[in-house]
Amino acid sequence: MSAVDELRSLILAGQYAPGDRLGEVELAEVLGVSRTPVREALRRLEAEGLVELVANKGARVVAYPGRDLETIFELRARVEGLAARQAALTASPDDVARLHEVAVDLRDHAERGELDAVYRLNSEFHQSLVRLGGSPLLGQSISSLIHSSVLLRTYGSFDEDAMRRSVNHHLEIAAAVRAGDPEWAEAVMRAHLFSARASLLGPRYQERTT
Amino acid sequence: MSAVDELRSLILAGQYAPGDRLGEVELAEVLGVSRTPVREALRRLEAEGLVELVANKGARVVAYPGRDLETIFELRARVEGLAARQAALTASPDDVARLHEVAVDLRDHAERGELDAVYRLNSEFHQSLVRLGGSPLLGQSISSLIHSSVLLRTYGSFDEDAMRRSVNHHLEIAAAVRAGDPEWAEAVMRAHLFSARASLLGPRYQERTT
DNA sequence: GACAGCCGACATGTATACAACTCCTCGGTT
DNA sequence: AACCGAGGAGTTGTATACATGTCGGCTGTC
Repeated sequence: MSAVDELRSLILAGQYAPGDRLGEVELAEVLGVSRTPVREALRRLEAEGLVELVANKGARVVAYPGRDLETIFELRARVEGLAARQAALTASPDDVARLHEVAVDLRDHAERGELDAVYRLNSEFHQSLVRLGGSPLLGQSISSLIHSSVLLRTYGSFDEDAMRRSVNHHLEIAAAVRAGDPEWAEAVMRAHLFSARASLLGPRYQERTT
Repeated sequence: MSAVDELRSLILAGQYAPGDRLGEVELAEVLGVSRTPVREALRRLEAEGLVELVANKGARVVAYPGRDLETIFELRARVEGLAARQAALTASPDDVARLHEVAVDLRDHAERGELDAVYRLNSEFHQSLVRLGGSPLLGQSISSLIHSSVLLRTYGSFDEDAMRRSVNHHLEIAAAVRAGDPEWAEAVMRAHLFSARASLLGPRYQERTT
């Protein structure tokens, strides 16, 4: 596993909290390599939006202000909405089957409360869908957004209802893609992301209609 | 000027054509620095979507297939549409004045046929607008898209009508932002980008089968 | 006692040397 | 003649050493 992937995993796993300082020598020891690959990793992760670099002062894990949270999900809704649309238009039967499988897996693990697996499968689902969109550029634009969202998981958490909604959204997106219906796929994706945003923002935004 | 900025300028200026190989030692000589900063620059430009890196094989300027051109502008319409919307909601009178000034400058240079200045002011306009959106994340997502579009300028060119349309779009966007009307701002921005796409696809697109 | 300026420790920025890998070439074999 | 493999040139990947800049503490003066 390359240094950049390893460091990204550490950050996304919460090993380093937002705002934490990332010293080059310290990381070099942790990762078991010299400073050179560490520097490369930091530059790339900065471009991905995971860390913040200041000249001659070093790197920190980004700490997005809460205000940006709404923008991030608004962006994801627009960009991943396009990805879902494209996927519905171009996905092969094999792709569809795989997507559905991930969604089912995600449901099963969610029912058993295995949150680690849920996080992993959720990421896999979204990334797969983007890949199906066909454009490598699209995927590049999105991955940083997804990563940012992951960093924000500390802001709030999914309750049982929100989790069930999320699971159903994934299944429905897979269904829409299988049906080859771009409008449906995009609409569900947008609903999925706005629902997630509402949950992360906290109870004051949630409807109490249930 | 740092190595990464300098290299980016060279690529965007067309000094290196899409598909060109970017040797580290060669760039080190051109930029007058050692290989270390060159490597950093390449890693960062890869994340920005300007160059393509293959392990142990080096870097090349990206060469997007023509098929991706439509996706790029569809993405820009969605993402920059959001930026325009946000800008309309939050821009200060000073910001608005500056934006309008850039649009006017752009018009004047366009009338005199000074294409270099037009390119520069066009970039400045779009980047300023994104900054007004307020979210640094938004700007980050967009810049790579804009760069990609610039790389594609070889695919076609603006005729006189398209240029006039583009100029008017910029002025209208500034007006919409000044009016604080998010719907208007986003709508014009979308029109602006789809218009640009149509011009770039142009009649010559059919010859360019990829 | 407080503040300005200096000094030193430590971090990042850069350069250079070496290791590992890829691809092309050349020679031999089938 | 075509193909396979070994060798070498050239590239990227990594490590280490040095240069430069920043921040904190200390000392001297007012």
